[in-house]
Amino acid sequence: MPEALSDFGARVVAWQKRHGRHELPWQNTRDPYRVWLSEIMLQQTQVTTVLGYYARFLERFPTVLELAAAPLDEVLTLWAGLGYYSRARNLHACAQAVAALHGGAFPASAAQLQTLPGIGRSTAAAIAAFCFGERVAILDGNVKRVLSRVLAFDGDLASTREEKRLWDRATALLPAREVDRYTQGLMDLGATVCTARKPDCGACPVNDLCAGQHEAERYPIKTRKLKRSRRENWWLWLEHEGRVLLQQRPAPGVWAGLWTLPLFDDEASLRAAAGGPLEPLPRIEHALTHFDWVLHPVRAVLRDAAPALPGTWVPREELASYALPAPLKKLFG
DNA sequence: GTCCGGAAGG
DNA sequence: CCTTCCGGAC
Repeated sequence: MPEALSDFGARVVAWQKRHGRHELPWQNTRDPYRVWLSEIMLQQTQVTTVLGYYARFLERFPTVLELAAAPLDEVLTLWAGLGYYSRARNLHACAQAVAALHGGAFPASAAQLQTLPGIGRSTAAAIAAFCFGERVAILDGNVKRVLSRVLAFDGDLASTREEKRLWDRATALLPAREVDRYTQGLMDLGATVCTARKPDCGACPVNDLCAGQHEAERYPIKTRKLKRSRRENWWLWLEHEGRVLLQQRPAPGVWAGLWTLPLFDDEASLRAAAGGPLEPLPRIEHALTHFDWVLHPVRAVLRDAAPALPGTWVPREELASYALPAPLKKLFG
């Protein structure tokens, strides 16, 4: 590595000891179950959001064997509101794989961990470094940002080839020892100092050897911009004798496995299915990765017989035990 | 409104 | 190589 960077790992390690985070609930343990659970939750989700979910998961599923034995539906209920529900499906599948293949013990190398559902290269490396001290690099969003700035890495990370090059640089930067603390230090730097906007370069332990510090916000370079579309649907909120009609969403697709109101393409087909006096509710705007979803909830409290629609009539007081997507949780208040 | 973030499947 | 998956912070 370049002479200027020979000190990089030691600096990050020293900084982590004094200024890093040490009291997060998934730290101070080498239990792969706890580390794995936190890493999956922290994919695409911020620490403050994860804290409550993490505590509830551990309380309900203290071990991977208990998670493996639970029905998927219950896992989804506990996950509801976190988003990216394939993570929950993979979490459950991974727990069952660990229970079946390894007797409830996680495999102890990044290469083996990466074969499990929902565990990619970076997550495998994080678990292996934290739990087994393996000398292997992670490259999550925070670390991509830190390293691309330190290196002034000009490759476009939208390209597989350039991303591979950054992986190689990340591996070359690994210190000889204390890779667990180094890994935590990179994560902490990205979360608290080398932030996406307005990085605090003055507080950075490696600012003097950072090639990108004077144009930090130029990095990481990623050209691919997603094109967003717009969808519009009508949501039928039917109540009958204190029960609400819910339907389970098919997999794959948006909100796979979660429970929602019957969905219609237009108001006319909703009216045809409902058959009764309808109360239109304020529209809900929900942003997903690749489209903006406009939902029109329409409510009907039925006095006579309920229409024959597919789904499950759920007593209002039991709604909390169903896996509901965030906007529906909000709608039911 | 705009931005952010890993893995799987095609 | 591309697309698919959410919700919250700012």
